[in-house]
Amino acid sequence: MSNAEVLPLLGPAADQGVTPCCPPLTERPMTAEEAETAARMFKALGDPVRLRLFSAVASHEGGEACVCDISDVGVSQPTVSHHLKKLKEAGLLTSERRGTWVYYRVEPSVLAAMGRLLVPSAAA
Amino acid sequence: MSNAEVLPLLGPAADQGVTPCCPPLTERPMTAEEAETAARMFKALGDPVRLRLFSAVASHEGGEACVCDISDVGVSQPTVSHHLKKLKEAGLLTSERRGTWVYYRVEPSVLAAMGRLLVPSAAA
DNA sequence: TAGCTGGTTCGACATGTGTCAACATAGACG
DNA sequence: CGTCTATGTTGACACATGTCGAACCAGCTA
Repeated sequence: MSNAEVLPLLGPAADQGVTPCCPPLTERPMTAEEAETAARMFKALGDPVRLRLFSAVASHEGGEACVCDISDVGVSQPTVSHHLKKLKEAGLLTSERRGTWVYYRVEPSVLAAMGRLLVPSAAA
Repeated sequence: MSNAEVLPLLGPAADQGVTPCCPPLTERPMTAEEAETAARMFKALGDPVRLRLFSAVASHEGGEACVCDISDVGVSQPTVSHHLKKLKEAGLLTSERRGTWVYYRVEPSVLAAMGRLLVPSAAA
């Protein structure tokens, strides 16, 4: 799966990192479509193992980490791979193979978009 | 169920609304316990119906809303009640009966704690 | 070519989750 | 008291999800 196929949570101007998918939760009731889109992000982080994996990547130096650096979360290696794939499908991570190892990297604009959903004062 | 039974996502100083359950996701890898706690929040918002209900309450004037005001989300009434209970168990909402109607209210400090998880720059 | 290591995919299973119809409960109002 | 309306609870069901072992693929090294 290429990384370009999955980036569901940003608006058309996602490249500039300024257009969240939806207004803050407290601004107005979300539409069904907005909720569908945003729920996919929250769902991706709604598992303890995925949250640890994501945090491990996000806090790693350079914002990227090899699978081998973060796979010590108490589940089998196929399960780690499964969860990383889920995070990738949610648009939260991208992956790249460099030689023997595969590196995962956070998608900063998506993270910021999620933050804006929750913290109205952080909006422009 | 009383409201006091469920407030899983804030630290000991939750009353002051200043102690999130966990550091920002990008600061350091989360521990298993932190991830367990935080994942419960994200999971609660990881369903489109719950997200719409939560957004409806959060955006309602006064930060609270009667069930009758927000139950138009395309699912049956028992399902609405079920989802509101989930949001309550996650500590995101509290409820109070006033006469005939039941009012739900957002827990602002929990919302802010979630925001801090995602937006490191918003931390103190 | 063969073998080794890191990572993903497959197949199967148990558990969790969203949903509804039916029933139960809490107040209001007569 | 009885009845009506507004919510919550129960039970059942279909479906999604987390997990693992086994098999598979990609690149390195000999």
